[in-house]
Amino acid sequence: MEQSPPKHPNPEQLDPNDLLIFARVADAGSFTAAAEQLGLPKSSVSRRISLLEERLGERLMLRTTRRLTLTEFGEAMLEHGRALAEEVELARTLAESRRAQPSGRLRVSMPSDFANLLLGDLFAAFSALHPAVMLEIDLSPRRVDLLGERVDLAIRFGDLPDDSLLAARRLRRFTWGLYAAPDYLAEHGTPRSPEDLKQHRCLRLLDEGATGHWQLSAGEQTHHEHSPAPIQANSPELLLRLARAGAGIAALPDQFAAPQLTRGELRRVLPDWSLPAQTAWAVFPGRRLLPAKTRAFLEMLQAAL
Amino acid sequence: MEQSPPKHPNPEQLDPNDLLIFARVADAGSFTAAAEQLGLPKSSVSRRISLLEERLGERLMLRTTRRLTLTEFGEAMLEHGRALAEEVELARTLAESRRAQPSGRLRVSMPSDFANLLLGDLFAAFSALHPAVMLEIDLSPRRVDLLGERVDLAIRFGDLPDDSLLAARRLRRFTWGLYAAPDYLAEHGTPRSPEDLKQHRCLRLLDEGATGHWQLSAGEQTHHEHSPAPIQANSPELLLRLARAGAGIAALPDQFAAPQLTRGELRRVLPDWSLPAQTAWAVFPGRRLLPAKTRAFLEMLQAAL
DNA sequence: GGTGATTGTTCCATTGGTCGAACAATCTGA
DNA sequence: TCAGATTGTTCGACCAATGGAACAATCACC
Repeated sequence: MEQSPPKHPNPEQLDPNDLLIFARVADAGSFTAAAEQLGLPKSSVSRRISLLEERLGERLMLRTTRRLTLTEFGEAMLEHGRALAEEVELARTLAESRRAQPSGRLRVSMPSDFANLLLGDLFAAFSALHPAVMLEIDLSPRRVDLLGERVDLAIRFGDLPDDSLLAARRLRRFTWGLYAAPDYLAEHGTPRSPEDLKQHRCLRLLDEGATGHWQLSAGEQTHHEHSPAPIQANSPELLLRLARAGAGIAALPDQFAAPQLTRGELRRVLPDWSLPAQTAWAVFPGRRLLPAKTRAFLEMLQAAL
Repeated sequence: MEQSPPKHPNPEQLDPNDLLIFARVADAGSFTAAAEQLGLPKSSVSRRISLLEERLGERLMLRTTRRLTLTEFGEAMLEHGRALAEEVELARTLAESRRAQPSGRLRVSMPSDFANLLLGDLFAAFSALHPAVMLEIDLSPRRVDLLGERVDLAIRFGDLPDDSLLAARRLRRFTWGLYAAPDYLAEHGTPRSPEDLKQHRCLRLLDEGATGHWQLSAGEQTHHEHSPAPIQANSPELLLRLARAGAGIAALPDQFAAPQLTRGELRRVLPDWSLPAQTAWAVFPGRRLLPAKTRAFLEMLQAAL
């Protein structure tokens, strides 16, 4: 396609940097002054301008050692140089303001139980602290595609498919215990050992990786409770409500049940026994250079848990 | 003043080139495609983008090996990148159009006689050929300061003060002869030798470097004619008119008198004798990278003489 | 499900641009 | 008129940015 090299020196590709340097020289009125402002040796400035003129094919300024006079061409080019400098400055400002104060849209995704039971106030607090951030909360239970749906941060439990493109930070470890309402226990009796659970109505979590049974452990001892459950649901929150209503014994994260425990609406059953702990992770795309908004939210999240 | 190095990586100075590369990548939707369009190895593109993100302090795009997704920040920055690319393109176009077709303001300075007697049509022809050029003609007799007054081209005679900032090109050699009207010669007689000039009315040029006499030469012979002149003027054109009106014998450039010679309004006096030839120079600021407009005018000038 | 093609990233030898000093030209002040 | 100060340019040693190949990861197609 390119059968002949250009006859004249070269239109080539002109370096926007050179235009910026030229604008600085023209505005400063001197190579030396411009070099100081730019933090460059004057030799570089001189070479750059000469090269730029070569590229453009016409002189930009006539230089005596004492005075600079812009060519008519130089005047026209100066306008572009200045516009360019302004545009770069705008970009720089954008980056800086972002770094200083979180801003933009922040999409977070997490299980609805998690949000409802633990982060009630956090969203409001975050929004008040960072008014420039538009907060979008997605409580859909499915594991959203972080990259595809532009989600900035998601909270996930248990196993992490170690995606090389995702980074994760551990939020906290959730311990699980068995809970029931005092009325239920008064009616059906309080279990003394795991074997007693067979006599009870078990409310079981229906989850993706659900094993279909309870794996209880106390110290070295382990017990697998396989008795069929009359009610199964995929929402810890619903199980919590059912247990509180006296529907049976539910396995719940201790943190979820804490308020009801305090108010006496629930009691810990078989307090020496617990289910395998799960770790809650904050997952976000990109290992480094996290946006300020994400960083801020993450910090608040860790402080809250 | 700068007591502490910036805590975060570095706002430093961001390279506009990187923004251009980023815009190209974002628009192309792939590093490889962008690299091809830019004529760069993809490794450079990758490194450049990474560095830019480092500088900006936030990621611009999330890259799986198969798909690129712009960050919200990236979207915002892309606008600036595009604006920048457009501005650079504008500058490039300006330079190219200038190189292709002369344009802008062209100031030329020359003696009025020269313009009136020799370049009558040239100005009109040039203007017609290059409509984008605004022609400014300065006929002031003084030697204008080319750089100070933004004059693109001047025509000067004889000695050139070799200014290192000015370049000159020889236009043509002007030979001088003595001329008088037939009527005058009929009345006062035709000189046969230089000595006869003493009996005649000599019309002498009043110039800066004027010697106050005529230095005539024919082959090896030389004659200095010091006889006082009844009329002196600093305009060859006026001397020409005076000679034509029968006021006396004038020394004129042969080229100036050619039309009147043809029409029989003037006759060459002492045709074997002539005055020292002068060279006409075109002088212009800047040795290299002449504007296209100047180059075009210069070529037309040389063709006309 | 496996294999080949294609993506973006990393590595390191090489080169092109940079830095600082010396230089020539010019203006300023005594 | 002359010397000192300041301008932009030139020159050479050096360093950093570049370019090509190898790499790991992913998708598409059979």
